[in-house]
Amino acid sequence: MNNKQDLPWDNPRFRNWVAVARACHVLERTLAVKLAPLDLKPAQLDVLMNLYRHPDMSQHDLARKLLVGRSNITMLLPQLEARGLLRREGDEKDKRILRLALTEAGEALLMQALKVHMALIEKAMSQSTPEQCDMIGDQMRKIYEVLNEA
Amino acid sequence: MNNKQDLPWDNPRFRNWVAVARACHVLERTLAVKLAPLDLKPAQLDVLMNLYRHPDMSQHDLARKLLVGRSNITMLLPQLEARGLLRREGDEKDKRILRLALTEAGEALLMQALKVHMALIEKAMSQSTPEQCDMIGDQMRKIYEVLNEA
DNA sequence: ACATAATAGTTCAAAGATGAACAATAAACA
DNA sequence: TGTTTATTGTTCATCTTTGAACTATTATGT
Repeated sequence: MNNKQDLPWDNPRFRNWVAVARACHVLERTLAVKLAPLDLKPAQLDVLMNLYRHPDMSQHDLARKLLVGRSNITMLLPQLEARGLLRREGDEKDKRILRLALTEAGEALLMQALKVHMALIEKAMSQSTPEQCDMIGDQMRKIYEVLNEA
Repeated sequence: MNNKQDLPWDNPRFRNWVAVARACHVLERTLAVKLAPLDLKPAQLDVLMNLYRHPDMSQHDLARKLLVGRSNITMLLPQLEARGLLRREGDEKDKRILRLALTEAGEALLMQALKVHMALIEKAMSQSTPEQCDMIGDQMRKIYEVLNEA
């Protein structure tokens, strides 16, 4: 039924993807530890990053960017709003929509957190040449597209 | 304080790592959907895979392999044991240790799940050449080592 | 040998994530 | 216009994950 040959571990794609998943996992875990002094979790940092790059997003759009459900966003935002890191304002044209934006405090905390995040990524990827690094990014963007349309 | 230049998004390593994280996230999500017919979750598949490759592991070692806490393993295993997918037997020399092994049913289910997992990874990485794929794997293994020793 | 450390696994409470069902609003269309 | 369908965000029950405290067992050091 299953020869040794077609066991996944003998397949380069499988073995290499496992390495990708493990690297991701350990980096996320490490990030969580390093962000703890800022009282921020990786998921919260993702929110701040996306709001910084795409101000006035709706919660729905934010959920799609983060690949999580809308209810997750609903649970996540009040904590950040209560800390004064972001604002939620109703859209005037469409009363269903809440538009999100960072406050100054939110931006300030984001900048601190980005230093931590950046340092970690530098450390992790310092062994790749710029060409290797870009190639990895290109392949990963393709994977994202292949899986997201299907 | 923070010029545009040293914003992370202008840094190739940062942008490319974000792509890695997103690809991982979407693949894991897709895997969860495709495994649903087998009544198996990605975390459970990880357990079966590791027990297949490393029979007679302790729970502690399994937790380290999976990068999760020991209590997580304690919560995870009884479900699989009750389904007859694995056995837990006390080590004779060290009475603290429980050694884990797949049953035949566990192996059979694992083989089915691996087909699903394999197909998904093939689909995701089919756009990379073998050389690119190996290079990605090599870099990711380096990242894992760098982050795990520090 | 004996006291102290460390280790394996469990328990439990708290936090996070998920999806289905729901209310309010907007869009489509007859 | 009026009715149906879609969309946005929330609520809630459920499942998962986590870390600290605990028990039992083994290792270490004097």
